[in-house]
Parts: sequence; structure tokens; C-alpha cells
Amino acid sequence: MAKDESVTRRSPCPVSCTLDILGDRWTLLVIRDLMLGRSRYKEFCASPEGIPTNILAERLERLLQYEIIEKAPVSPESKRMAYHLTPKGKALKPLLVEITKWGLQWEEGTEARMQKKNTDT
Amino acid sequence: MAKDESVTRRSPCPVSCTLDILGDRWTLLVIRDLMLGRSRYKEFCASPEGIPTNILAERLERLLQYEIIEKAPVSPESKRMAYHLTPKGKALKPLLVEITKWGLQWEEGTEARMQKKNTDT
DNA sequence: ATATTTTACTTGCAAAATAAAAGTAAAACG
DNA sequence: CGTTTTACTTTTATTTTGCAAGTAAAATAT
Repeated sequence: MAKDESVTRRSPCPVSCTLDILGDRWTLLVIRDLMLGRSRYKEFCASPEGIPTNILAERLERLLQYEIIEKAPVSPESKRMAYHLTPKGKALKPLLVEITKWGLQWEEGTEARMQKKNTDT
Repeated sequence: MAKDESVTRRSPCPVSCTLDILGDRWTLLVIRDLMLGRSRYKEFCASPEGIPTNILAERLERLLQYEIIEKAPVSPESKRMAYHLTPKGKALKPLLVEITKWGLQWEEGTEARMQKKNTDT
């Protein structure tokens, strides 16, 4: 995978490379949801921002390709799939924390009402 | 300004609000350049990612509106303008640091060759 | 076992954003 | 004063996004 990316990269700058993956208005919201313990397609759809379903499907596919998330059965018996963060995805936590902090401090009317299900990571 | 934003906000989540401002492939690269001490239009154009000039003009305008940057004469005698980060913009430093760290750690072939001019803030 | 509902998408299309190229006016310079 | 540089704007083509509707498999209810 790294090969394909490197040819299309705008520059070797880690900021630009990260933005090539996460730099849009939706991807990090999905990551946020995953960090809040959400894992199902419908849960991402249910978030208050209202991501369009085609965009969600495309973003999940991209996150899978970059191995930021993984897809696995909800339970061993089920055929329904759930999404979870990989170590690479979990490593985005400090980034999300800083985005949250900046938003809370500098944008009026923002509120952190992120109630997590699990507190690990 | 906060009034106008609040009506168009997707949600009060600080992450989504921050992404409404910074969530694209170019804005944070301009912020990066500013943090590296670059301040002129042509310097932003000269960055290796090659931002289209119409996009750059639009992004600078938006960052001015959100008071993340400010525009001032290069020197008291000059009519040429330079852009600089405001306190709100400088507060994005930890976010940029985390983006950089994640890119360096998880994306192969990225390299931090950010040579700063000034080391303040 | 079958019907109904839910889930996890895909498809089609209009609207908006982006990218590439060329053009332009003011400022700076020789 | 003429030329070059700078900081944009404009135009057009391409891509992405957003919205609505449709669909097949899985789960649930009957």
C-alpha cells in the first residue's frame, strides 16, 4: 500500500500525508464515533452531523485500506459486521483530543458531551 | 461572527465545528507554513504541495474571517501585505504537532524537514 | 417457515468544490 | 520610466459532495 500512496503524495511532509487521508469534513467524525465506542454503520449514520450514506461507505472503505480501522463480525455467531480502530487508528487519540480542546476553547457554543461506552485505549 | 456560524453548524461538537473550519486538504498546510515563519502569498504558493492560487486566496480569506490569521503590511513603509497567526491561530500548534507525529509514525516515507525561521510561540 | 423490518449499503443525479490555466492590476525594482 | 514581481481574479473542466431513492441480505416477528 505504501507504494501506491507514495506516487500520489503531494509531498513527503507528514502533515500533508496525514491530510491526504484525514483531511475532509467527515473522516475524523467517524474516528470520533469509533473512539466513543460506536462501531456499527447505523450508529455512524445516527450521529447528529448526519453523514450522507454514500460518503460514509466511501470513508469506511478508505479507512480500511489505510488500516486505521478493521471490520469483524459483531459476535462470533453473527454475520453482521462491526468496525473497530486498529492500533494505527487508536493512535489518533491525541490528535482528536487537540482538535476537541481547540474547538472548545476558540469556537463559541461548542460543548463536549462525548459519553464513552468504554474508557480503554 | 459566532452567530452566523452557529446556525450553519452541523452539531455543537467541538470536533465537527473545528472541521467546518479546518477540515480540508489545504487549510492546515497554510497554517503549517505560517508556523514555519512563512507569511507571504508567494511563499505559500512555493510550498511543495502546490496549492492552486484560487484555493489559497479563498482559504486566506476564510482564516481572516475566523480570526485565525491577520493581514498587515510587511513593513511600515511597504504596501505589500503579510499574513501572521493570531493567538487563536497559534493555539493550533499542539494540533499540528500531533498531526506531524502521527504522520511520521504511521505513514512511511514521511519526513520532518520543517526548518523554522523563528522558534517562538 | 414465512412475512416484515432493519441494516448496510449502492445508484443516480444535481449542486458545490476543486484544479489547472490564463489573465490582470498594483507594487517594487532597475 | 519600463520591466518584473507579486497577489490575486477569472474562466473552464473535472471531481467531490449531498440528497434521495433503491436494494439485497440479515435479523426479527408471526
